Amino acid sequence: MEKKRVTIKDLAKTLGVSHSTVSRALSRSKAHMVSEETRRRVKQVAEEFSYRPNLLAKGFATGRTGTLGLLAREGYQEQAGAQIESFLRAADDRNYRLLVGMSAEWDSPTPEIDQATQMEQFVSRGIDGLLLQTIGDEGEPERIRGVVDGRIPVVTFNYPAPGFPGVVLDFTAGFCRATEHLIALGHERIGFLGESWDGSGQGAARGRGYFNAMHAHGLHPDSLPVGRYQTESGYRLSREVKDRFTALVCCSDYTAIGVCRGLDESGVRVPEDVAVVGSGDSDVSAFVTPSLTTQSTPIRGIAHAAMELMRKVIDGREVACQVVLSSSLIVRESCGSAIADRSRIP
Amino acid sequence: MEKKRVTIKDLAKTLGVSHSTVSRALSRSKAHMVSEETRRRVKQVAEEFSYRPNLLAKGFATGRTGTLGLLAREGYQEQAGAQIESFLRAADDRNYRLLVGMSAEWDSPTPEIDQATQMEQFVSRGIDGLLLQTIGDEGEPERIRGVVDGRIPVVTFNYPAPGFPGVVLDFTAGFCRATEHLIALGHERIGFLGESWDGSGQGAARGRGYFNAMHAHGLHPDSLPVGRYQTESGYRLSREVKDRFTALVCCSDYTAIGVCRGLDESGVRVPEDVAVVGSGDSDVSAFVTPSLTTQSTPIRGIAHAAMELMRKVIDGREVACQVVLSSSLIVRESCGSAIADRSRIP
DNA sequence: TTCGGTTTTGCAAACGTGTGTAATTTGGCG
DNA sequence: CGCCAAATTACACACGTTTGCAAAACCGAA
Repeated sequence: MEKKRVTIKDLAKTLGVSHSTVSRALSRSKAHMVSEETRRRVKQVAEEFSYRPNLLAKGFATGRTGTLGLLAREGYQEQAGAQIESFLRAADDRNYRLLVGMSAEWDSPTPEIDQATQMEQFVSRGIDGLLLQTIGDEGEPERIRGVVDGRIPVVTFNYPAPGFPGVVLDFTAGFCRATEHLIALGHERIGFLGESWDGSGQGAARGRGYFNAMHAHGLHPDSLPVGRYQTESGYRLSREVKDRFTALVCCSDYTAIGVCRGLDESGVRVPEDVAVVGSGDSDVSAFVTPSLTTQSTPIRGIAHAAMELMRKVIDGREVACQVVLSSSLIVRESCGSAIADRSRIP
Repeated sequence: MEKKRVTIKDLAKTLGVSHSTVSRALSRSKAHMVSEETRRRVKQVAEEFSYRPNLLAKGFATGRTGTLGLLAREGYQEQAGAQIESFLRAADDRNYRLLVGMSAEWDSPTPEIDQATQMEQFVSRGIDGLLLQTIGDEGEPERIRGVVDGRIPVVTFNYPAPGFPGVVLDFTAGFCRATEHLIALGHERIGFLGESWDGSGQGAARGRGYFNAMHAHGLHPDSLPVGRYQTESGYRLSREVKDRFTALVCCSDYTAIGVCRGLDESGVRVPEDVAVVGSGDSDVSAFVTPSLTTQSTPIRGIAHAAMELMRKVIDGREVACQVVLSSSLIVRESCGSAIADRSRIP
């Protein structure tokens, strides 16, 4: 049953030429030309036999596979899926295939080990480059170096990894701006729903933005810890908000939506009693009631920039630079600002 | 710079044995044993040199790569990302890596061609099996057969493809139940927001469920066409709903959320003036106001079932069966039922 | 015709691993 | 010690493609 696939040798046999000629005819190699005449014949027969090259063998022979590895982290943002989607499109534009993996985070006590394992898998499978959503821990750069060892280009995103080119979103600035927006509206008891800002390493960039803004205005920072960035966690935390805060900065839109719902059920009005800002500019954020003030996180922009970087690195035109993307604040109803933008995203 | 990776030949040389012995020592092949003693020595040296097998070469030699192809469709449901995520986890559990592709839909006039191209890419790259989100058009089974040609196992999901094992969600039954729920509540002018139900082939299964229910109760079916299943499309359509319907069946939660928002802005109350049901049980559906009556679509269940099927097919224990998963109706506030469930998903 | 140069083609090795077959070692027993 | 079977190992080829090098074919000019 298992019919064998057609190989260049099969073509060569029916054409009465050597398989290397066929190979050269199909891949326009500069070094040794092939006459236009034979190229035509080869192509015709290849078409006839509906020949498909064995890319596995090709990759094995040349050392390049046309495949990139994308190693994303799970559960960090609920948009993990959307992010993968963006990368798929960006890679496809450059005619790359994507080998995708997700390193477990929340159900693994040791995300670093998981990350290292997956990276080795990828490298063994012969990827041409690695798109890595970084964890941001202390030993990460060294860990990457250990696995990759300068053999394949790496482009990071999420957190910068010193020594590697990467794309980062300036969450600190974004959350600082969001917090200052609330301060400008007269709020003083502003709470943060997210990771603690005093985490070691690069973690908790969001929190630091909040903290910096509060600190700069002489206000007391206070936070409630969120687990996964999901709707339910925000809902659960809403009962602790009531008399403690007049405004909330949430680590994600979904957390914000959960909080709003919880507050609504407790008879607390948003934005009249408590103002809320989210983050992520998710698809629904403009359409919930109240519509969410939020920061745009240009997921597609990240993917695009990362692929652009990858291309440069592969071409050897770049070594280790950080592309910093910034988010913009989208003011809607949930923070009660007079300048709320009621227009929809096109 | 480009240091060469350690190969079994390197190990063989330092051990003073042949590379085939090393190969057998590392992969416990049944046929020719290797003495416990040498196996120990080989493993130790391999560890010392931190040897990593070249999986590309391995796959090339054995014909099996430990990689599955996942070909998803873009934009069909906004949950495409979440679906990919589910498949990644399911595959990881079975120790498979995933080569992921997305066949363009909404910006390509010919999704079939795109699908075929991507499938060929995957097959050429030596995947062990293909997880295919089907389009559901007439020629699809033949097209799949043409590319795959019985060489690798295929498991479909989304729409059944005759001749191939697959997982389908019984949307027709689900939407029928949802519609009947509204009918039971006394509604008669019930509209459908989604694809037309009289599409050829397997398309528009959702619509057919709606249509069947209406038809069975002697009511007149009427629909508004939705493009991508996104929030904005629902919002846009809301202005056409006002005096036309007292209840709406929406093809997705996001469409429903958009509609609700649009109606709210027009002063139409949900559920008092218009009842709305969504589909998908998305993360936010329980937390928007009003919370959405919706149908669960077990994305993780689909991924799990598909991987389970794939395993069976690879083992040769299954040929062409359809696993039908059904959705359940989750009644919340947006349809105004008395039995609305206000409890949250754990 | 012969020569030199250019274009085109064939040969063979290489990539890293698996595996069938033959060769070697081992071990037990007469 | 010698012999046979079993256990272990080595040799060599296969997988499909690319690619350096050498051989062949071609072409124009002397």
